[in-house]
Amino acid sequence: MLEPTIGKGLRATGRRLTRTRKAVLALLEDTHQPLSASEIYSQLQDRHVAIDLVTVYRTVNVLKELGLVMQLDLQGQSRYELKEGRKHHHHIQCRVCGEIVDLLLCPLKKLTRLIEEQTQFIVDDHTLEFAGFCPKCQ
Amino acid sequence: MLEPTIGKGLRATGRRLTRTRKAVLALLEDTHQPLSASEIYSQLQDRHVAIDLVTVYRTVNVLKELGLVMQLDLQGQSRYELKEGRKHHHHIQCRVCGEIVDLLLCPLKKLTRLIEEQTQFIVDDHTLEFAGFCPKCQ
DNA sequence: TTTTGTGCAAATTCTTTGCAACGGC
DNA sequence: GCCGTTGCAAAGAATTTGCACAAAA
Repeated sequence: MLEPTIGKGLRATGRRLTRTRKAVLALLEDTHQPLSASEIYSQLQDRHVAIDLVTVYRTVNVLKELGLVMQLDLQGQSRYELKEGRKHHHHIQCRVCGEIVDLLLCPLKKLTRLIEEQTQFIVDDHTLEFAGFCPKCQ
Repeated sequence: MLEPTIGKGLRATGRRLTRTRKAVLALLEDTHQPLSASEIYSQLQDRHVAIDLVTVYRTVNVLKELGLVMQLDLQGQSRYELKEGRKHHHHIQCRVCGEIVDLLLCPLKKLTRLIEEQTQFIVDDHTLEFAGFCPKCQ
């Protein structure tokens, strides 16, 4: 149940806790998988929640701004997953069936500092995603 | 000058070395930056090479199949760079000006094996890209 | 009752496809 | 001359925008 906390976060930025935002959050909470906008849309249809695909896009962007949701770009499509205080992590996706498995690791802390020294960039973020063939699809 | 080698590679697969393929290769050879399809298109316009954007897409795909070109997906857009026998590497892109700098490293060999053990996936590929602010844009 | 959020339609961006004409080899 | 390649038009997928109406606070 994220709702109370979220209500606050929304109100603090002059935004509102609406039916559709609740529905998107509840779905992400239940599925615990990174979902694309159209997957969120159709899974909400299945739950008989009337929502427009446009609203899904707008909602995940608001949730991202609030820091509640993480956006990942996998195989040329954006997917969204709940943060829920989860540790920073990465994913592997099956090229055949699309299954996504969490990798509860990130070997890039030291490397990031090294890159900042070498390039004089300030490193803001990184993407690290693996692709391959899951046990079933091999 | 990649042309002779490339001509062979193309012919070996029943393909042809054409004006447009030469032009795309020459551009990638000169710029030495990962370019998007539309950047390739407009930079060829600047060079007074008549080519259709569709042909750019088809060309980079052929070059990718031949193993001459590397495709990277940065910030929701595909970019292409010459391999030219270059070592596997990654990139950092500036969020403001879009500049891309090569990172001549990859810390993921051991990790890949570990992931294969842990997940039973066969790991096929990975993406590792950094984003941040370049010295000029900080 | 004010201001934010939503749905609908339409636009935008990136990429792919179908097909007749063109051009390597 | 054969068959792969190109340009053009059009389709397709993912995402964004404009605007009037609906609904939180």
